[in-house]
Amino acid sequence: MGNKAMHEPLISDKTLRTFVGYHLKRSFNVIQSDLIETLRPFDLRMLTYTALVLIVDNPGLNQSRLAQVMDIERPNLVIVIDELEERELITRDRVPGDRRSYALHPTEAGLVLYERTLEAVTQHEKLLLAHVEPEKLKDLVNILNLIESTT
Amino acid sequence: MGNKAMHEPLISDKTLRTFVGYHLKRSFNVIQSDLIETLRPFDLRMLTYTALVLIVDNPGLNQSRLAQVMDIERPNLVIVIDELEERELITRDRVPGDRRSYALHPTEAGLVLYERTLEAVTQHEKLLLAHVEPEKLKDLVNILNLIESTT
DNA sequence: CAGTATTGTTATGCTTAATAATAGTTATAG
DNA sequence: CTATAACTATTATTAAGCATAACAATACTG
Repeated sequence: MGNKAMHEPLISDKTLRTFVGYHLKRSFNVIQSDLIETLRPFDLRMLTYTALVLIVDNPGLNQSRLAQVMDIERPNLVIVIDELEERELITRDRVPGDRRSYALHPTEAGLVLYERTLEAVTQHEKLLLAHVEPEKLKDLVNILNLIESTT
Repeated sequence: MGNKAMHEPLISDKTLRTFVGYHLKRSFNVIQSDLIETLRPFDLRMLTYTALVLIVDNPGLNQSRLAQVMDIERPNLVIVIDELEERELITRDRVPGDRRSYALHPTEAGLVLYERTLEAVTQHEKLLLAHVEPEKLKDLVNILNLIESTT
């Protein structure tokens, strides 16, 4: 950013500040930027990371269910799963009961990467939010859950 | 073949739930979906709406400053401004002092649309968050401001 | 069995957002 | 004053994220 100590007129976003959504977006951007940087060394994007975590936590789930939880459309998940499979972090296993779907499982490498990234992401978020009291973060999450439960 | 359509296994996102950013994203998605629907009748996208509001609130500002406040790159703002100008909601006025930049001003139509959308967006968000106590929303905004001020 | 639903996939388009390169203009150093 | 740097807006290009339509293979239902 250009730190020009000139006398440029201040831009007011007071109207937008009346919207909760605006505040949500701006603070999410802060966390998202940090997360992207945190994941970069592992060559993971937010989507691929999210998918990996969910597959490790729920081994054997199929793509439809995963897309549902990730709140994205099935077609968009395909390339994410393609990437994880190509990197041999997960496997697409045919399930005997239903030859349409694949059961997704993490590989050993996938589990290792999961552990490493979990550590890194946890640490980075903790550091990023170190100046906010833990009690407030708990309140924050509770209120966000209220909002999320709107749907 | 009897009991295949019982209850599908629940997918757990407990690991992701340990991240504040995950909660932020999910609740923002709820509000964003509502906002997109709210803006649709006015034929405005989030970006064009944001730009319109900022131009009305800060008449005469130029594109560089606007891009800065909107946290996007100048080139990406160009098409947004193009669209607003084509729809005659704003004008690009040459400024005598500096022939490089444009001063952005809302037109009468722009002001009218601003008022109408502001009303609609405000009402929709109020309705969407009606089940959350106003006191909690105030707390929420305060905590979000803390997080945003991280940068 | 016929018809329908589901799973994964391909193709396609839209929105958001970043970078590189460029023309015109202004500011500054020598 | 002139050469150089910096700034403003723009064009072109690229990529991520997300949506819909259409399809083949498979499973389910009446």
